[in-house]
Parts: sequence; structure tokens; C-alpha cells
Amino acid sequence: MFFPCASTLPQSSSFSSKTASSSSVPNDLYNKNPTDFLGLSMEMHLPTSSEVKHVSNSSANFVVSGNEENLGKKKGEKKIRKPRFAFQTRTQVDILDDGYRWRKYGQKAVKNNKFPRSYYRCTHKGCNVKKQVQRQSKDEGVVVTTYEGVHTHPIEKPSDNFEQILSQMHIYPLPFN
DNA sequence: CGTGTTTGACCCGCGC
DNA sequence: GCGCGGGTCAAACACG
Repeated sequence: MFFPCASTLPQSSSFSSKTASSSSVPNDLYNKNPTDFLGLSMEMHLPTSSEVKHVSNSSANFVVSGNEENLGKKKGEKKIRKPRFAFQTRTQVDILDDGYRWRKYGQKAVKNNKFPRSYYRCTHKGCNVKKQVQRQSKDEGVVVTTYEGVHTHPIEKPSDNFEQILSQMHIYPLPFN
């Protein structure tokens, strides 16, 4: 059981590996370590606090934390706190295609990490779910993905069984705020 | 031509 | 107040 029942996980907690088409990863990566790639072990530990500092520590292996929306920019903005969900996967490729369409809107270098962090946003109308992908510099095979927000629309792209299974788990956001 | 990426600038919170 | 680190904007660009 990967996910606890009543938590604030996005429904998009699924992973496929259509990576060669969407990214520029050469094929020899798969040849190097095919077992890791096929296994795609989805281990969710806690990322080191230095790297994901805004995610508070938790007793679980994954991290879900409430995030205040009340940034001082807009007055009448909703004060909904978006759930934030960090986990890390062991794969050679950065782009974990979860069935949604993401548009990259930023990339920044992070400290203590030679790899940049990429910022994505869901392109669906009215769905401003964000995620950021960051590769660990110490272990190149570990990619930390942080989801922020919850998709309010179904997955657009049907694909592998893994994510279908997970999408049927009916993991809905739980407004504990 | 529509859609997504790249990339530097900009912004903001925070610690000193 | 200032610098730093992190997050976002947006114009230019690439690609089907």
C-alpha cells in the first residue's frame, strides 16, 4: 500500500516511462541499467531536508504538508492550502509522465546540487497544479518529484496499467484546513 | 500556427 | 537594508 487512504494526494500518482520519446535521454541509459528502469522502484523516502526544506518532516516516508496560499500579493485570493506531496523515484530519467500534460515554466539551479530543478505546471484549464522535478547530485539515479495541488480533471492520456491502477484508487484531497 | 521549452530578469521571503 | 536562495514571468525560440 503506497498511499494512505485519506490524504491529500493528487490523483496523478502514477508513473509510466514513456521517456525516450519525450525527452532527449539517449538509449544507452536503458542499456546501462535496465533493471532499474524496468523495476522503476517507487520508493518514497524523505528527501533530505536541505533539498526540500519547505516540506515539513513527517512520520511517513512520503511528505504531505499544507501550504498556505496567502501570499501577500493578492487580497481576495482564496486561502486554500494546497497539499504538497514529495517523493522520490529511482529512475534514470527526469520526466515521469503521469498522464497529465505539463508545461515547463522555469528551471533553477539549487544549492548543494549540480542538477537544476525544473518547474512544471499542468496545462489544463483552471487546473494549476504544479510539480517540480529535481535530481539528486549525490545519487544520479534518484529523482525527487514534488507535486503541489490536486488535479481537478481526469487524466488526459490513457496509458500503462500502473497508473490506471493507481488512478482507480480514488485518492482525493482531504480538506483538513 | 498552436503548443511547449528556454532562459534571463524579476519578485519575494528570510537571515544577517 | 542588503544579499541570497528559491519561485515565477514572459519574450524569444523550437518544433510538429
